[in-house]
Amino acid sequence: MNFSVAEENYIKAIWHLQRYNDDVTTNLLANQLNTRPASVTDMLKKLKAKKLVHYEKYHGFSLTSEGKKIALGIIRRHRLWEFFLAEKLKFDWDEVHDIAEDLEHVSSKKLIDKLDEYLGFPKVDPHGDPIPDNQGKMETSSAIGLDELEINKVAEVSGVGNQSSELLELLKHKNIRIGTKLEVKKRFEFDQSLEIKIRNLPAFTISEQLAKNLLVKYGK
Amino acid sequence: MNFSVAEENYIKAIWHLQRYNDDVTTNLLANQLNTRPASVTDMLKKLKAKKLVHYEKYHGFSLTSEGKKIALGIIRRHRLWEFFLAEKLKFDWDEVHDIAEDLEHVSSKKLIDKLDEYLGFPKVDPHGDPIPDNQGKMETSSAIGLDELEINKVAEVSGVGNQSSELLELLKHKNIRIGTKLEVKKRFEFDQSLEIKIRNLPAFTISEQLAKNLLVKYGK
DNA sequence: AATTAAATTTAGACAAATCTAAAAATTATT
DNA sequence: AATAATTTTTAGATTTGTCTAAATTTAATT
Repeated sequence: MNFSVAEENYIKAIWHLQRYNDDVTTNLLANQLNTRPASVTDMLKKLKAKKLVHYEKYHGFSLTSEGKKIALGIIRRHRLWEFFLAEKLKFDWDEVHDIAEDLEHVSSKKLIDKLDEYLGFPKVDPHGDPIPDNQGKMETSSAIGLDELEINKVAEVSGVGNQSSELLELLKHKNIRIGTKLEVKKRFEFDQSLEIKIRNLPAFTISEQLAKNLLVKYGK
Repeated sequence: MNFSVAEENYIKAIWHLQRYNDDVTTNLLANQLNTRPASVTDMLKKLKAKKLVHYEKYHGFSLTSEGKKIALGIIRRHRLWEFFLAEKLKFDWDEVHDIAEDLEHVSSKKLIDKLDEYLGFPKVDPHGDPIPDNQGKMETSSAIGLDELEINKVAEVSGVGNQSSELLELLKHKNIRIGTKLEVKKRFEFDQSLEIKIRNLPAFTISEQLAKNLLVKYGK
């Protein structure tokens, strides 16, 4: 089976929303895709007909296992291209997402498997998100939000909560990237802001919101 | 300005047809694109409105200079991706065309310029066709058809007349590729077939049709 | 030059993906 | 539980790109 760009964008968006929301709603999806709820309803009917989503009108929807498989294929293509763009073409990590958004819809399986091999079967993309292998399997991350990190324990940034240009711009400005080692020195109860320290640089403060969007792993 | 995949395919097809045909006709273009003449007429109106083609109904059409510029951008993307696929991902030269056909529609200029740089600013694609630079300029080939080559002069294969899988399959079978050095030993007047010789391999015969689709350059 | 043949264009329809506005169903609130 | 507010769906249009069948124009032939 082959899918249109529009269908793939819906499948991918549902997959992403399912990860952080108990139930994905029509409005939420419309908002995510910058479209209208009516358009979402229309597309849900098409995706249901193709057995990619479970859908009962007025009662929500979710990806079928087939839908998830398709989603993982799209995610795989997206993240491999992101890796390629950053690693080989030397794009900054805040530039790769938008371009990969287009490249991900080129769906030759042979192309993607050869690209994967060429890149050395990378496990994570430039934002620290895991890349599914050609069977659709991927590393389950042991990362936690920086807001949950214990005081004075060194951890390594392994991912970001989302790849909005706003977040990436902020991280670039603060010189934080994947692999950066840091520790939390103090938590301010007033606004849950954190004082953090990176190696021998002076300590500085980050907001609760930023902390929640920084994924870290202990030690190693 | 941004163009749809359909528009880009029309522009590219017109550009290609213009190279070998004095005037490109509606039927010819329809045939090339596997579509109906009526669809061609419809699209010509749109392309005219965007000033990409000169078009007067019933009196033919051709690309404007703006149209040619767009075409060269598409050709550039196509050929750079072909080079990437063959050189980096180790695709056979008869596999790269179809995949590049999809990749060429991803139109980030920065992506293409960085890809170009990464590849070392290649001058020709795996079929020997010249790659336009980021100004739209490209090598004009001094290649001639093998059917025009003098007897007993060594020449090097520099390109093919088209990239149909049929032609490429035949060349693969005969072990002829870009860079192959060969000479014509004899021309048979009966059917214009040629006896050719590649280095120390035994001589063999090729049809006139094949000879015309093999582009060669002298010596070097 | 008149007729026939071929090429091209128009008219009208269709599928995909979207939209707005209105209707229906669900959920929340008094 | 009835009403209000919110969410979701339907109905009907719109745009893009395509199609078939008929009409028109140009080119070829007698």
